[in-house]
Amino acid sequence: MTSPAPTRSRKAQIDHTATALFRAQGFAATSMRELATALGLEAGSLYSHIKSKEEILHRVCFGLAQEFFAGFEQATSQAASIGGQLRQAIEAHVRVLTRDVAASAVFLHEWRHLSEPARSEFLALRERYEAQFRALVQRGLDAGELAAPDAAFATLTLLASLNWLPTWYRPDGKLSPDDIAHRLADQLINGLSPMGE
Amino acid sequence: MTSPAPTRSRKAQIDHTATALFRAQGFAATSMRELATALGLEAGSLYSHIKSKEEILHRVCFGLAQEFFAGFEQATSQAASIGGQLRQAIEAHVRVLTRDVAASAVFLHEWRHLSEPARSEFLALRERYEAQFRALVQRGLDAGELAAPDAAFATLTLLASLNWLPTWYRPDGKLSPDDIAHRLADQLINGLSPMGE
DNA sequence: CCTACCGATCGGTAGG
DNA sequence: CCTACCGATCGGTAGG
Repeated sequence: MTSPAPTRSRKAQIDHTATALFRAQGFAATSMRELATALGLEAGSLYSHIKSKEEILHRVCFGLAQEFFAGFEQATSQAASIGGQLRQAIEAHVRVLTRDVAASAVFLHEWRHLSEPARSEFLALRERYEAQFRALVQRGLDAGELAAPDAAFATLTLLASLNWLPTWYRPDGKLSPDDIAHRLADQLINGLSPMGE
Repeated sequence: MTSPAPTRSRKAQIDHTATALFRAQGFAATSMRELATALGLEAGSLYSHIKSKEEILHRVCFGLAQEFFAGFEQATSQAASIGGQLRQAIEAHVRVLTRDVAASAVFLHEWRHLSEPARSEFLALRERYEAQFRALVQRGLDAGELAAPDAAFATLTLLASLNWLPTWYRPDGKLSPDDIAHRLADQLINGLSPMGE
């Protein structure tokens, strides 16, 4: 009567603890011994649950990529104005970011420690995601619902504001993820100018 | 007849090459042997010019901090409307970022590999810089020249958009640093809404 | 999941 | 600026 469940949960535990360490210290500066100690076991024991250090990073990065795609998909599938869809997409992005800030930070900053071909695959995914956002902004410009000299530039700036969130967001702060999502969408769409709306 | 000049230039060369490597691979994942090879010498030889690996990181991080402060100082010392000062400060920030993108990326992402007390000192400097920006935004809100529910939140978002720049900026792109600075300032202040101006 | 260990590589130093 | 080397630590494995 072997039970596979504890193994799976141990693996999830490893991923979770590793993600926190990768975020705080970076992938390269986090040792497997450190990770093992944080989990209360010896370094060698990790390898009955995982194949390598990079495997953890791979799972975190590609798992989050999937979440971002799912969020965007859902946000833009509902019939709405382009502006409304953009707003939904921004809020979906923020929800994924705030659901697990540590994983998000790793997704955003540690992916370059993936070795090939995973690294290129990851970059292709990220580019595809940005392209979806860009296309949405472009449709907004074409429809006259948005104004900007350049969809690519506008999209980059927009995603930049969102992606800085894991740097300062604290789950116990006074703003809920939805508050943050709404404010970000407001500020990005209306700007800081009092004429903005 | 010893000449001290080559030594100083060698040190600058080391800093420059190290900065590029730190940016591309991260501080922890960059070895001194790699750095030495990139400079055409042996690992041990580096230590006649520098004291440690961290010393390089320290110089880059604190050097850039100084540039940001100088830029802000200059931008806000000229008499102008609050909105004008904010615009100048944004443009100054972008100019520092684009002057050396590699150093900027290291400043933004690798500072956490500083050991104490340098790490805390660095964070204090960064906080002080953000506080200056925040105060400027707050004055804009008070004067009715800007509109936002919260100066802190608005400032964070604003700096986020700017600080993502080293991720995508290429010096050989079609937009000059000043073009980028102007567009960023426009988009951040006026938003993406067609009513924005 | 542990003990014991592997080869490789790390930042840095001594002595020239 | 090089050669030769230090002690420490790395990711990972074998065998139980």
